[in-house]
Amino acid sequence: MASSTGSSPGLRSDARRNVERIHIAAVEAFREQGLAVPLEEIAAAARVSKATIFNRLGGRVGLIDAVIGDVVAGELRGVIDDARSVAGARERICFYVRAIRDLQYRLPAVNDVLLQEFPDSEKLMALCHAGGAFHETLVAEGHAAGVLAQGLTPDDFHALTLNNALALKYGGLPSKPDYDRRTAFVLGGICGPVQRPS
Amino acid sequence: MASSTGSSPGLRSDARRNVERIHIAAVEAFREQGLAVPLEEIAAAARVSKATIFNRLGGRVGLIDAVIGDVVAGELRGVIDDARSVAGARERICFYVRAIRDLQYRLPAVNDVLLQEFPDSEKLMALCHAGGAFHETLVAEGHAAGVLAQGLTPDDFHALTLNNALALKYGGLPSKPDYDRRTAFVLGGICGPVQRPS
DNA sequence: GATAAATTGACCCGTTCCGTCAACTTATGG
DNA sequence: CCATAAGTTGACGGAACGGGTCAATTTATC
Repeated sequence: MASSTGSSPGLRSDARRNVERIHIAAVEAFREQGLAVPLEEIAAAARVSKATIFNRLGGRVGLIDAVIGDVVAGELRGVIDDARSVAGARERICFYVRAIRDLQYRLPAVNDVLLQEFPDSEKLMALCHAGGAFHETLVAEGHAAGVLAQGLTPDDFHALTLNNALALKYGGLPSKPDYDRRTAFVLGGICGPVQRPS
Repeated sequence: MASSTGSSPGLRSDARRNVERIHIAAVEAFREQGLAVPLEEIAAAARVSKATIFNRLGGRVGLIDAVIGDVVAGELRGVIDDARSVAGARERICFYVRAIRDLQYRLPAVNDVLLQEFPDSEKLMALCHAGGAFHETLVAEGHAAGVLAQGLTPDDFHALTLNNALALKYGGLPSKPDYDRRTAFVLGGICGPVQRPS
């Protein structure tokens, strides 16, 4: 699924080389600046013209579909999988909130996924739905274990993530220490009345 | 300070009438749609051409300065004053957070103020700083009374408000019940968790 | 070196709104 | 009533931003 480059039917050699370059440049640009980065910039980094991105990949949506696996899918699914394996509902929720917020800070592209920019990209939407589904089970487990604030719905939980995505996308980046401190306050608001038993 | 219209030097009668119309239309449009509403729309509502807004008020910034008092200043200062008169640090903070979030929901223009869109408007910036200053004292009082989460800074508190402004501005509006429920979770995260003397 | 594949720069597009100006209209006072 | 200055306005150009396209050119391949 990840690190592709292995898909090139009867393409001419130069075309194959360009597809590869574009792929590499797109992954880097998307990871650093999010999925809305100008195609011109990707093209320049790949030493290729913008038109080639259209010819080979079919514009931004095609490009996103082609590289999203290397941009965010791995990390996002990784966070979810890691969270799944954490024992204890409270610990699992705390771990996940910290991990997803950290990922949102590091990788602007996750926010584009969560916010469903580019709804024409099927893979992006699939990823987004996977996240939503996980949030549902997390909240359900949290309530079953009685560790979540009364009345907190899966949508409330999801909104937490979306609000953070919007803040990071449209506001200025706080320093990491500030951000992490605020993560703790967010957690305190949803994660049951009892504090860490330390 | 509020409901002006009383400022018209040697203007011709039609000009005075237009200033008044523009004023009224701007207050309504700004309150309903925020300070970024197209000037064309205000002009249309005032049955006047866009150019007249430039002639009489000097464009968007002049217009904002002219009407901000009737758009948000009253309500915003009202919330702060009401909060000031609430006894008890915890109660004061809870009151303020609920009130300001309610205002942000009802009046998109407050968010434009808090986010400092239109930094060229002196009055807007003054309002914004007034808010920031109040946040400082609120947090200081909260810590003095030991009712705020450990380590919460004035900036953290302010960021809470800004994040909400961004979410409301760039995200979809949640239903009021959803929004109010989430207000409670936000409060829970900062307002000393159920005062558990540990 | 013929030929089809591929690339590309230059181009136009759409969006959105701001701000301006010459030409026109209207209020005013004598 | 009309001269004149004050006021209004529609039409215009502009900026910012990036998407998407195509005729002309270059390049790989046999």
